[in-house]
Amino acid sequence: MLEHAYIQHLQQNSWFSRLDKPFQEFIIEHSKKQSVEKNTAVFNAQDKFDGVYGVLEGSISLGYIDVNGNEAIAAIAEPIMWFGEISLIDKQPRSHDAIALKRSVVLQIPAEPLKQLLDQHPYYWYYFALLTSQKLRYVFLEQIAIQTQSITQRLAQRLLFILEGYGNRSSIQDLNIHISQDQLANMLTVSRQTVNQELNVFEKQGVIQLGFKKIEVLNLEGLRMLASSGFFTE
Amino acid sequence: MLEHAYIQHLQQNSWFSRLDKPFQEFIIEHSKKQSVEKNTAVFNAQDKFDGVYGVLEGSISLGYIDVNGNEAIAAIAEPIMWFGEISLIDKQPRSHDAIALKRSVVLQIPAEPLKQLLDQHPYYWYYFALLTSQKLRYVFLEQIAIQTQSITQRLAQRLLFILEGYGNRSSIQDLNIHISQDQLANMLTVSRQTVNQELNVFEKQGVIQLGFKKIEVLNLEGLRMLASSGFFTE
DNA sequence: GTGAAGTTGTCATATAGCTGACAAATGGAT
DNA sequence: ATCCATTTGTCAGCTATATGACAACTTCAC
Repeated sequence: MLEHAYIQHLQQNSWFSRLDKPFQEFIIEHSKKQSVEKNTAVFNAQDKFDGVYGVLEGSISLGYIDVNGNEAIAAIAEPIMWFGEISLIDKQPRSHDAIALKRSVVLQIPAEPLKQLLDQHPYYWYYFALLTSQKLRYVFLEQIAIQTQSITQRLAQRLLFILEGYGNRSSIQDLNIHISQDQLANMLTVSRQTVNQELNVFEKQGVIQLGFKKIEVLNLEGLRMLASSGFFTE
Repeated sequence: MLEHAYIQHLQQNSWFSRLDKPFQEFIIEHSKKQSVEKNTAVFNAQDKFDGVYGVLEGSISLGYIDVNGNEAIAAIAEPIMWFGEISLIDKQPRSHDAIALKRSVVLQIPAEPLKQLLDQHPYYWYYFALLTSQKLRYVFLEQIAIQTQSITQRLAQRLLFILEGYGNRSSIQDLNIHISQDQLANMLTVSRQTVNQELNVFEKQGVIQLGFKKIEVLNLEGLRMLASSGFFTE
């Protein structure tokens, strides 16, 4: 059973809030809170399905570290985002690693009771279709952006995505992004140095304020301008 | 009502073949065959949902042409692949354009009867979750490949994906890929010239045979080697 | 059969972004 | 309070890839 503070937090999440009441109650009752230390895995690629996860605190990198130690980050999950549902749906092993970038708290909806629930309420599959389609939309946007947008635009767009929790938050609450420039570079498939250079331009334009593993957005409209046109003018 | 030849073809499709019999029959009975001329749209970004589509013949580009005329192709759908289900699920307008790259035949599962079917059989949402999760898996693979793989590897990998119909075909039937190098370049986010150069290396290695808007794979194992390691040795 | 449009092969040139390197700043651990 | 690991800022040099240009070839429409 989940603490009240977290339950309130969940209600803010656009996916959770849209669920049938009984499904919401199911999650609140059956899911297990789980602390994850920095750099430890919630699950690894090839693991078998053990549940769907939601991020309550911290951040979880969804990606893959290959044999050469190259790290590829497909996305970073932050409160409140859900991950790990693909293996529930297609019954295949995990497609990627989920590794905590810092001390985090995740919510596990365990596999067995969830499967039973879905047997009883087949309609609830709809919600998982919704979750995956939401992710697909973002991925499509990103694929298109890679092909047509400048790094400046993609960086600004990505900062906006992070603020919006990739469509998981009903609104932008916090203008601080806690992420290292290295992680950001990974997500955008560019080098850290390039990201650093771009971020410094943004800072000079007064759109953001850089800190240690932190980016504070000062001018949301300015950031939107950079994302859509690549230029900033007062 | 669909012709027998197409029905047989559909049975080969891994998604369709897994459907409940009644759902299969529903599709066979209610869906409309539709011819699409080259360069005309099945739907455009921002259109409202009018059905889920399957490709029977030809090829449909799923992508986006922005205001500057830059073309971004996220994927190319070929027989038998399904597309357009995202808007069914999240009830939002189309996220991208679907444009025929050549004269094509698509199957439309029209919006209204489909919605009714899903109301009657809510379990069928499972199948749409399956469809989107399958796509997400590929997209994850691709995102990771962009960050860690060389162009050689990504090109080889992409050719394999095309042969497999991105997981939509139960097996590889045809070793011919009908696509221009320009389209291929778009999908990989590299220039046409670069793709051309790489393809010519593949050809010299005897792995493929180049034709006009056509790539014939001569050595599937060789292609797999190139995809996994970037090198080819006898 | 001819012409036009599109595609491929191949240059030469430009450049965006990567790599490696290092000093300075930061924060966490002890 | 100090040390160490991590992160940031910045530079110089390199190289992979883009761009533009053009000739040769293929296909299709008329």
